[in-house]
Amino acid sequence: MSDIPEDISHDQYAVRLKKLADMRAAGFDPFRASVEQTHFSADAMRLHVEGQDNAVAVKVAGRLVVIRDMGKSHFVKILDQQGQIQLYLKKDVVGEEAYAAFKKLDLGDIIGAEGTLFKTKTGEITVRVTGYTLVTKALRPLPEKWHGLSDMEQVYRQRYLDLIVNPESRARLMLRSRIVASIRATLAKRSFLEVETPVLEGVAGGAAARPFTTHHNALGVDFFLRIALELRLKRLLVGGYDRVFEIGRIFRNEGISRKHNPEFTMLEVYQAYSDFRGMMDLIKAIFTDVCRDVLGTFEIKHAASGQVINFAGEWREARYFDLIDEAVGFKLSGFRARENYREQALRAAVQMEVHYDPKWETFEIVNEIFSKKIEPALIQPTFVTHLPKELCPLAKLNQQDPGLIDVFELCIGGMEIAPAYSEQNDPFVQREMFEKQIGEDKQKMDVDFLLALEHGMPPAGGMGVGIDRLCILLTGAESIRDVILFPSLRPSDAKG
RNA sequence: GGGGUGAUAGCUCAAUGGUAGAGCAGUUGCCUUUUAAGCAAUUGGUUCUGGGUUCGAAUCCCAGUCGCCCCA
Repeated sequence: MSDIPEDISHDQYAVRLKKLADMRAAGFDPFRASVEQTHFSADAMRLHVEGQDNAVAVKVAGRLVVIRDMGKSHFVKILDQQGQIQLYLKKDVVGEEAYAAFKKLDLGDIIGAEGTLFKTKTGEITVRVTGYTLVTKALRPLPEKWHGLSDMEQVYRQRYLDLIVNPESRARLMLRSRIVASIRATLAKRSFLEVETPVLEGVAGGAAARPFTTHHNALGVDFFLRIALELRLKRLLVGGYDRVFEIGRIFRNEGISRKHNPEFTMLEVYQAYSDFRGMMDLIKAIFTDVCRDVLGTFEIKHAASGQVINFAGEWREARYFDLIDEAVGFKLSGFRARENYREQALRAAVQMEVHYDPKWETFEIVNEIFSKKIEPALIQPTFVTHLPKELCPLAKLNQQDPGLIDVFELCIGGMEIAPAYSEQNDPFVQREMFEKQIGEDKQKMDVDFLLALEHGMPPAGGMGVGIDRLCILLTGAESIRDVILFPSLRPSDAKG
């Protein structure tokens, strides 16, 4: 440590390195193997009995985030998984030597402390410390205590700092964990099996999206990262797993925006002998459980519209083309089977001021009207049903109108949250739909999936829930990056 | 991919083209129930990178890097 210059007071890193060196020279280990922790902060504070100070002893551990030096006593706060707890150190309680050593600690250091619970004059439950241990020395200073960390780039790249100093980030990302746990519990209650299927696939099917490509050296072949879970899970329906789900990462090689991350988490659920109506019950149950057990409320404030979204009560159900007709102001759906459908659809698009590419198919133009003008206005939970069959080649065709499919899109807060289908299980129709979708590119045909269907897949309801978007909705986040611990960023040189 | 916008001390932010500042953090001292604790003193700058204009650039221009927003 001889390379540290004499005047180091200006460099916080050097000051801490010096303290570290001094500690080691004195025989203290600044990176301990462990320390005893009997309680988390909030659990500990709950043990205090009003009027009975210093009756309960606890051992807590966490990172120093506040230090208030009062001369011969200190008030400090440590942060653990449950939050902060205040510690009070008195010179005449911990002893001269320990007190002097404590004065040398820095914000960010991790300590273990033991003592008894009491309530201060100002009413804060606090640990009166009888002994403490430095567990881990922090060599870098924490961001500012009041404003926290606001540089978005640093928030995402150094999420650990964001979690330490921005309580709302801590809370929001923890809420995500609890939401996912709640969903798992709801599905387990209903006898769904959780499974894991491959991320690396020879054919990336189940959705229309550009996949990432990677390479397997030993096999000497390229693989795709999956873009959906669907085709694997349906093979399990064939295999007799009647109720399965997977919560898994999928990858789409497309743009990055407030609503898109290249890798994101999808829940897909399949229930044999059910259909898309069964999935309505299931998604409502998922929301009901999350609202009751995690959020503690059935009402969520939707920031963008100012509306209060209500998850209790009946959820609206509306047919896709009814919404279209209503929005465009004439019966566009009446032209669906006619020669001049495209002409009328174009007229509607122009009238609605929806931009489209002339190369698009008619259903794409109509759907653009839906996603740009109708979906954003669907704030309260709405099941949009009876979509045109071209929008999803994996759904069962409607019996009355084979141009439509037995599906719903659940829209909430102007976002598409969960599509669900009565799943297509006719191998002939399925092959035909695949062929129409992929055109000439036979490579993209998952022939093994079609083989599985020929062995017989039970009728089933299936549903996909974008977990990230669900969390945006339920946590009131502004961006998908705020509900993903480490969102995708362009690589940059590591800082400092 | 196109347009807009930003990058200044560890962090949060100021700064008419003319000596780069504050708060927090740090350092030193005082204070044994504080609450963004307080008081006193004090350290700390490749103004994102590279060019250019200018007597003089954090500031104006060009290019690049990274972030954010909008659009495709």
